[in-house]
Amino acid sequence: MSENKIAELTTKGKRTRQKILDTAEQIFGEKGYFETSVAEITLTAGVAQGTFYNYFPTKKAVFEELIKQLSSNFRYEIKVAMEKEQSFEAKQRAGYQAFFEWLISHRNLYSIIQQSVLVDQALYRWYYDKIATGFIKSIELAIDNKECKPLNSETVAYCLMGIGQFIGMRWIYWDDKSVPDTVFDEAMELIFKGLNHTLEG
Amino acid sequence: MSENKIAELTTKGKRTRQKILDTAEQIFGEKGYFETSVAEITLTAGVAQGTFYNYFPTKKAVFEELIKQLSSNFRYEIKVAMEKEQSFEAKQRAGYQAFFEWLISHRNLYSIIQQSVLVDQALYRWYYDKIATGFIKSIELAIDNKECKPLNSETVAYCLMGIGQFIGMRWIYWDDKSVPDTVFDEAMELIFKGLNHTLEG
Amino acid sequence: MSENKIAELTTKGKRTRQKILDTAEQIFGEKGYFETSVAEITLTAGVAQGTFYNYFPTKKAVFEELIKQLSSNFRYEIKVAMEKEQSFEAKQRAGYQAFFEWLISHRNLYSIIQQSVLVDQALYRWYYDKIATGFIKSIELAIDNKECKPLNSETVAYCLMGIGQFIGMRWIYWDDKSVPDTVFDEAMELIFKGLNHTLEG
Amino acid sequence: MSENKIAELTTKGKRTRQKILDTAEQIFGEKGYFETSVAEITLTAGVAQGTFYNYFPTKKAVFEELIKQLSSNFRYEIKVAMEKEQSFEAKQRAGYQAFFEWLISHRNLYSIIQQSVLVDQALYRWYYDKIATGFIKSIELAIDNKECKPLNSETVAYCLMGIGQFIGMRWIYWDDKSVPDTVFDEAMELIFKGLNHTLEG
DNA sequence: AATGAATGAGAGTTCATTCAT
DNA sequence: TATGAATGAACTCTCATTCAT
Repeated sequence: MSENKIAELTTKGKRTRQKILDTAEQIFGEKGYFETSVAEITLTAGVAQGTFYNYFPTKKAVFEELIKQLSSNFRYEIKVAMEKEQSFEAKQRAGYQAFFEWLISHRNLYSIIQQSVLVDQALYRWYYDKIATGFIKSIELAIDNKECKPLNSETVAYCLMGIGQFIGMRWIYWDDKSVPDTVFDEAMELIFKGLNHTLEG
Repeated sequence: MSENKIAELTTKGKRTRQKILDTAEQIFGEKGYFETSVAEITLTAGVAQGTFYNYFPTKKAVFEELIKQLSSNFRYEIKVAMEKEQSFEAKQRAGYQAFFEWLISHRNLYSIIQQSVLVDQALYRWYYDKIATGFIKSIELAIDNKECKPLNSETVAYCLMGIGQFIGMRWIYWDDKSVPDTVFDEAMELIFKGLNHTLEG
Repeated sequence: MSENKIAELTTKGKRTRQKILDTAEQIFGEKGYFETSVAEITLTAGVAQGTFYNYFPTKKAVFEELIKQLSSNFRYEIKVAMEKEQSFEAKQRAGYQAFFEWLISHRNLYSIIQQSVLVDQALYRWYYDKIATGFIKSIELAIDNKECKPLNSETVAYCLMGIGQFIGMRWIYWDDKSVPDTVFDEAMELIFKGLNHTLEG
Repeated sequence: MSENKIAELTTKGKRTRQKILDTAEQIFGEKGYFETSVAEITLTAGVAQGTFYNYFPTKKAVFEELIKQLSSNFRYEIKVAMEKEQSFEAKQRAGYQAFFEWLISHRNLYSIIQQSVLVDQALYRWYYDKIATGFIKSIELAIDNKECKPLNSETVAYCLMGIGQFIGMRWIYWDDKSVPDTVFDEAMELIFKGLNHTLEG
C-alpha cells in the first residue's frame, strides 16, 4: 500500500498525481491543512476520492511531499540569486531579495510551511535546518574572507532567518504587498551595521 | 441559545473553570489544538464533558482565552524587566533575557501561540501586533535619545521580534535548553553593531 | 418528586411558578417545543435552572399544563359568546367570531396547540375531543329544534372545526391579520346553505 | 464542504438512497421527526451512519424530500380521480374519496405532513398552498359553469381542505379505519347543501 | 424556596480510508 | 488506472435532569 514511491507511473498516472498535488497546494494554502478534506481536494482536482489513495498513502503524505518540493524549489532560487553576487553583503541582499520575491509569488506555499509546525514537527524543523545549513556555509565563508565578524555561524543564521521571516510575514503576508525599499534597506543596515548610533554612521 | 456570560461565577465555578483552562493549556501545548479533543481535556481535568460547555462556548474559545492570558502575562514580564534598566542596549538585553526565561518556563504556551496561525489568523496577528507596539515605543524613545539610529521603528521592531523568535525556537524549543551565553551575546552584537568587520570591532 | 401538584405553595412560590409558565408559553409559541430548552425558559424567566424542577417534574409537564390552561380558557370564551345568541346560526357565527378573536390575541398559544401533535398525541386528541363535545351538544340541540338538518352530530362537529382551523390558519396565522368579512360571510354561507347553485340562492 | 449534488448516482447508489428514504418515512411516521435519530434510521436501513450523509446533507433534508415526494404523489392521485368525473359535485366526491383512500394506505406519511408545522413552517405552508391551488382551479371552473355558487374560491378551498383534514384525522388517523359511508355522505351534504333545514331537504 | 454547578447520554455531522467493480 | 459507495470511529456540542448548598 505504501510503495507507490517506487512503482512506475504511466504518463497519465503522472499527470493525475500532479493534478492532485497542485490542487492540494492551493487548498492547503487557502484553508489550512486541518480544514481541508481529501474529498475537497479530489472534487476540485476532478478525480474520484479513491484515486487520491492510488497516489498517496495518506493525507499527510501529500502535505509532506508539498513541503519537500517547496523547500527544494525555494532554496534553489535563493542559491541562484546569491551566486550572481561577489561580496558577502551583496550576496545576502540578493538572497533576501530572492526570498521576498518568491514569497510574493507563492503566498499560499508560505502559509503551508507555517502549518507544518502543527502537522509534523519534525518536518518543520527539517525545513528550517535545511535553510540554516545554506546560511551557515555562506557565513563561514565570509568570516574566512574577513567580510563578516567571527561570530558563531549558526547564531547568525537563525538571526538572519528570523529577520527574513518576520519582515516577510509583516509586509508580504499580512499587507499583501512587496517589502518597501526603505524597510528593506533599513533591515540591511541593522544586519550589517547594527542599531548603535555611531559618529561617522 | 449562546448568550454571553452574564452570571458571576461562584468560587467553586471559578476553580472548575481554571482547572479546565490549565488542562487545556497543557494538552494543547503537547498535542496541538487540532489533535486535542474536548473529551480529552475534560477527562484529564476530571470533569464531565458537559461541564466544559458551562464555562466555554466552544473549543476555540478556550484557545483564544489562553492566548490572551499568555500574551498579557508575557508582555508584563518583559516590561517589568526592561523598566529596571537605563540605556537602550541594557533594556533590550534585559527584555530578551526575560523573554527567553519566560519561554523556558512556558514551553507549551509558546507552542500554543505558534498554533494560532492555523486556529485563528486574526488572533495570531493581534498577538504580534501587541508585542510590536511595545517594541516600537522603546525604539522611538531610543532614537530621540540618540541611543539608536534613526531607522523606521516598525522595521526594527519586526527584525528584533524575528531574532528573538528564532533564537528561542532553535535553542529553547528544539534543544530544550536555555540560550547559551555566547549565542545570546553574539546575537546582541549583531543587533547593536552589525555583521560588518570593523577595524576597531 | 412528582407530587408538587398536591403540595401547598406559598404566595411567592405561586408567583415563581406562574412566571415560569408564562415564559414557557411565550417561548414555546415562538420557537417550538423541541427548539426550546429549559435553560432558555429559566434564563428568560429570571430564575435558576433548578427552580424549574421545584415546580414541574419535566419539561413536558409545563407543556401539558399550558395546553390544559389554554383549552379551558378558549372553550370558556366561545361558550360565553355563543350563549348570548338565540338561533343556531347566530350562535355558530358568534362562536366562530370568538374563536377568531381569541386566535388573534393568542397567536403563540395557537401554535402551541398545533405542536402537541408531536409532543403528546393523546393530549392533541383530548384537546379536539373536548371542543368537539361542545359542538356536538349545540348541534344536537339545533337538530331537535329543527334548526339544523338531522345529520350525525359528530360528523358536523369535525367539519365545522376543520373549517375554523383552516380559515384561522390561512388568514390569521399566516397572514397575521384578522379574517376578512367576506371570507367570514362566505364560509358561513357554505356551512349553512352549501355550495350548490340554487335558483333562489 | 457542502456542495450541491452534481454527481449522478449509480444503480447501487440509488438503491441505497431509496432504502434510507423508505426507512426514514416509516420511522418519522411512527415516532416523529424529533424523536427519530439518524442513527436509528441507518441502523434500521442496514447502512452505516456515514452513508446517510452521502445522500442527504442533513436530517432535515430527508424530511423535506419526503414531504415533496408525498405531496406530489398525493396530488397526482387526487387529480386522476377527479378527472374521471364530469360534474363539480362528482369531482369533489371523487377527490375526497381518493384522498381518504390515500390516507388509509399512507397513515405514516400523513403524520409526517402534520409534523412539518414544527420542522419547517415554510414547507408546511407550501404543502397546503399547493393543494389549495388545485382546489381553486376546480372551484372557479365550477363557478363559471354555474355548478357552484360564486363565492371566493380561496375561501371555499380552505373550507374544503379543513373538512377533509379533520374527517381524515378523526376517522382514519385516530380510529384507524376508513371513513364510514354515512360520515362521508353527510359531510358531502353539508358541503353542497348546507346545514339549514329546508322544507324540501 | 432557590440556587447553579455538574452530569453524561446522546445528538447530528465529518472524514480519512477501504475496496469491489 | 479510476471509480465512488461504504464505512465507522471520532468529533463538537446540547440538554433535561439532579443535587448539595
